[in-house]
Amino acid sequence: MNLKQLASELGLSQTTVSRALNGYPEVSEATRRRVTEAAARLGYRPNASARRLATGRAGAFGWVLHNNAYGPHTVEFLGGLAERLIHDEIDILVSTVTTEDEEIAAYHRAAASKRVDAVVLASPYPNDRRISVLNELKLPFILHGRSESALPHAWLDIDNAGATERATAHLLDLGHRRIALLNGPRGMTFTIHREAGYRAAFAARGEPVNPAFLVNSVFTDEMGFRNAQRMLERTPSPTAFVAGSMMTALGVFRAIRSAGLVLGRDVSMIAHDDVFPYLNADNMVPSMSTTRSSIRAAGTRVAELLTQLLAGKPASEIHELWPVDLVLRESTGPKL
Amino acid sequence: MNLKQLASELGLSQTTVSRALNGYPEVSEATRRRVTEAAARLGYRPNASARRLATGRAGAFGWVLHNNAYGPHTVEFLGGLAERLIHDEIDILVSTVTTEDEEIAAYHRAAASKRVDAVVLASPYPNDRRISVLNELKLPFILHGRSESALPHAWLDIDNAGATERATAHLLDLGHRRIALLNGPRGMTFTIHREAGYRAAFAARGEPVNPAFLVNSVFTDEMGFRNAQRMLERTPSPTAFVAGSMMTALGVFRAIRSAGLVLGRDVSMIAHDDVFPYLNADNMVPSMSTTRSSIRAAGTRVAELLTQLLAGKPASEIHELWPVDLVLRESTGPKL
DNA sequence: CGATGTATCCAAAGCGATTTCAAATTCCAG
DNA sequence: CTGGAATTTGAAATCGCTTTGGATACATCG
Repeated sequence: MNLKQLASELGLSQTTVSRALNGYPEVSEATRRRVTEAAARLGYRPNASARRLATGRAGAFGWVLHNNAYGPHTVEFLGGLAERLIHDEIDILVSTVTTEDEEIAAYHRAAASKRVDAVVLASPYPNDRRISVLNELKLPFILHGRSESALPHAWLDIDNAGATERATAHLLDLGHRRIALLNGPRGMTFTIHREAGYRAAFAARGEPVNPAFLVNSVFTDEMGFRNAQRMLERTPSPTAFVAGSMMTALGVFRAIRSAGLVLGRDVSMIAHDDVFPYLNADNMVPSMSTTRSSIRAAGTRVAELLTQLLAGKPASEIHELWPVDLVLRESTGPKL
Repeated sequence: MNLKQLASELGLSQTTVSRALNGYPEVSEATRRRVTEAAARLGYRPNASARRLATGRAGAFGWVLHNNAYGPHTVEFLGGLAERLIHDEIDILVSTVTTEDEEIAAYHRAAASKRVDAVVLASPYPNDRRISVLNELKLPFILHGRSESALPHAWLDIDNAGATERATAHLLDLGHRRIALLNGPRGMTFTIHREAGYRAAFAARGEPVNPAFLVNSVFTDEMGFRNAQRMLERTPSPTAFVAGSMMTALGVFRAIRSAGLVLGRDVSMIAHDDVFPYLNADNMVPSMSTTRSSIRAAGTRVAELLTQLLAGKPASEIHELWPVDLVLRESTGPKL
């Protein structure tokens, strides 16, 4: 069932049917009803490729994943994106790459073949090559995270610095001084922001930072375990941890127990919680104090902002910095 | 830069240029070289929508995610899919739904608007409505998992029954009798298969199964913890666990420690390992005995099989059952 | 009553590829 | 040479939609 068939079925022209279905005003309410009713009854849906060709819009957003960055966050964010875009009948199109060069090649392909209208950039660097590439390609995009690029670009980020500062400050106020920061991979903007927040908290209290307590790695259970274990074996060992993600926190948790310590009494921990449905900070034992910000909600909002960008809103006006909640539970306590 | 421009640039017809680029034989090697060189130099890439409209192929596979099923497996599988499909320039198109009705509506949309050439079905039931729907829609598909549907359908599955049977048998051989099975959500085919494998191992040894040791839930850290904790509080309590996933295993691990027990000595555990890059059974302490099967590899293979299906291979000939490795490490030991 | 709007509707021209059907050229045997 | 096959190229139709630029009918107004 295509437009031509539907039109002849109705004894109308393709023009009128198309207009009726797409909500144009120059068609009477009576025929519009007749058309929409027939379309529903006959199960007509416009051919996506044809419509895209005719309109010049791809009706799809792109999303490039790095093979190594496949954490559980990824799919949450993706879920948020998709959830929002389904209303607008916008597809989301994922591809995977292993290197930055491959990623840039993917953008070139996507732009040249007009496969997507826009893309979402994840895990940006302060000085991110991809931004200039996308600018040259005139492929609209939005950052999930931030960059220091001078080129105008839309972004949505959470307040990593503020969150880490508050978490660290809270631990300092509880009397902790040897606070380990299990941070993300070196170079990423959010990693830098988190370290800045951590240092700011110390600086505000005139306390020195011990660089031995700063670690960088991916946010995995395993790295959390290894890093925490290594630090706990050392003397002096940390009395508190600021963990980069709930995955990391699980590893730290095991390391603490392995060392024969009790979380929330001997050692404190605050973890960043991206709000995974399958990993609830409230239900852990002891329940976990967290800095919390839903990554799924961020995905939804990013989709919305990208829609606005395509609607003509200037990129320079699309900047959102989300505050992060600090939720105190049982995993934090005063230094013994 | 579109085909017309490229053709006039070369002083050739669109026909010839199109043929040269698509590898048709009726074009001289000389002009083919000239064309491909010019295309590369000018950065020409065919417009995806136009090509799709002309060929009638969407050049995309669909993949519907349930919002609640967003585990870490999902993204691994997706990664495998995408990794393979990028070679063929096939897009993968994800959408999210919250109910089965929504999922079916999504298939209707996709089929009617010819948005995808085929779809991948995840987490099937023995009697899965989606199979008949897709059959009626004539939308090619492949199952990741199995169903008992009489309709011909392609599938790839791992040997869940065999894996669970071997794991259970091994624990029985070590002297364990009170073996808890932390299984998946009730109703899913793989859940049924796993329970069957578990029961088969007991039956083969003439041992009775205690239904109190069978639990069903999603594979999350949290449910692992809760279920394990509950069972360990009971008398008699299990001396061994067969955990449905590494996420579950992490929770069980915590519950075991919480109970003051030592994994690998007081209690044994074998977990199913989907081979997440960020959760390594080998690096846990104690290292985890697992039944192992890479879900990413499955994704890659599913993509391949789907390509074959579209190339004309009958669905009834596309059946793959992957064996599952049993890897023994430190988390399993003889019953005390 | 003619002129001017104002609703409605339609024919046809795109969008940018692929593909059918022919035409032009080259090659070779007779 | 020449006729016919083999090779190489092109014009034009096609995919299914959107959109431009009229048409047509009817109401309104001076």
